Amino acid sequence: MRLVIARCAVDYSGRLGAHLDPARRLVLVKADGSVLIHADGGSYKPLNWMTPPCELVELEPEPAETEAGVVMIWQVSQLKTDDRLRIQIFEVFHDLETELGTEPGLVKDGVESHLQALLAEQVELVGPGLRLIRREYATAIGPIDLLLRDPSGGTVAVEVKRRGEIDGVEQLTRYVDLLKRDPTLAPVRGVLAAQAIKPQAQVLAQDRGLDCVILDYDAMRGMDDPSLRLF
Amino acid sequence: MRLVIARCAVDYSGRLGAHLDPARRLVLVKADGSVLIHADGGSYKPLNWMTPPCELVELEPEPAETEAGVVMIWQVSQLKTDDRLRIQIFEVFHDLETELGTEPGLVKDGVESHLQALLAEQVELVGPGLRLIRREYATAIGPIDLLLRDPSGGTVAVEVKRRGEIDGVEQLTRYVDLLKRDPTLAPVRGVLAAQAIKPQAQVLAQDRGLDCVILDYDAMRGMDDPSLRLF
DNA sequence: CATTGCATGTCGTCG
DNA sequence: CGACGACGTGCAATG
Repeated sequence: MRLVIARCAVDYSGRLGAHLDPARRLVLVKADGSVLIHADGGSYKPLNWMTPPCELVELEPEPAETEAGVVMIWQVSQLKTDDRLRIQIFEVFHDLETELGTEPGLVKDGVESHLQALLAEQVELVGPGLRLIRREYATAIGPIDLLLRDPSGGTVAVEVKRRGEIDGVEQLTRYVDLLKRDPTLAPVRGVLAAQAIKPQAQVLAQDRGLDCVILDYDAMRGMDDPSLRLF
Repeated sequence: MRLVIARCAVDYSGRLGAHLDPARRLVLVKADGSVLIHADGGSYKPLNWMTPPCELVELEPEPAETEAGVVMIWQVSQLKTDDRLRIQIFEVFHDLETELGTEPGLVKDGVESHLQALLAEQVELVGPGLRLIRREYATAIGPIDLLLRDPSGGTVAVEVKRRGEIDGVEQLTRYVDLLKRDPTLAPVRGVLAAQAIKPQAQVLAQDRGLDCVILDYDAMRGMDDPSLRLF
């Protein structure tokens, strides 16, 4: 990893064009040749960047650029697309190269897949008497999170989301419309299960004849592991 | 901006939990107190981070942590949510602080709004004889990019996207369904216009009775500015 | 302030 | 390798 603090100007061309006027910034070059241009603000997204796989070459400035004070040109090219980043460097204030070694990687907990796994073990939260047919039930238009058997003989398709929004209702609608055509499954009900569901999504779901279920992640986790129960 | 290369471990807690085992990484602290943890890989997204507004405080390591080799704790807290980042620092290899000054900002060109503006001037690309009624035609469920008058008396609703995907078809479907209820506009056709349209989106659009138009941004820009024409 | 729709989104997973 | 959905999505424009 190479960290350069420099006064620089940047031009990006690819899916769009973007330009940065000269200013003092951090130019971060990773071991794989990818580049990030960061300013002292914004959030974690750089002003400009190039994702790997890419190649960094140092070019000679054009005479007009030298005239304007450019001492170095870094050109970063994507190897798969024709995206290109051209960095004009006017002055280097710091230049630090260092080895980082292997990254053990990020360990996450609490995402949707966990929520889905918990609900698969606690399908009674969706409704009484339901039994799990399959998780990730495959269809032509994508997998349905949970497919349940209703005691009265019908089927329940469950879409699990951390947050229920309009997209989730659309997704569930497509699934239910498809399943309804299968006589071995009909009648089919659709249920949107989420930790929170936005009012618009609730209204749209109701309009489409879909049910909503609010999930309590902590309670579900507590049920899952009796050693963590408080009572 | 402060750049620290250190062997560190990180724990994030907020919407989810995430953990990084000890390894050598870049810890970037911006002037506003926001923090980015970068490894030598991935793309521009840090392994962990905290977005502003946030506050960084240095804590004393617990005795057990000191025992394990921790020399310093940085705790970064979000001021609005209860998100928290706890960085255990085992060894500092570099520590560089520098002033960057004001950022003139990124200038972009070529996004969807530009595509929409160009198409508004070249509605014949959607179909022969069409005339523009309005850009950003307001409806109760959101603005329609372009509303066109068909010479035969009907209306054409155009959804402009850089890339046409399933979401765009859903959006256009909602708009067309709504417009069809307006007797002054009926009959209504829907058109998805994009630089590229994914096969699934094409299929879904066809199934919904919507048309697709592929846009050539460079050609449209060329038409827009005669000085740039090659012939 | 909440909502909506875009993004050079990025990132995993699965066919 | 392409397609699809999730993301600590972030972010700006808008009502």
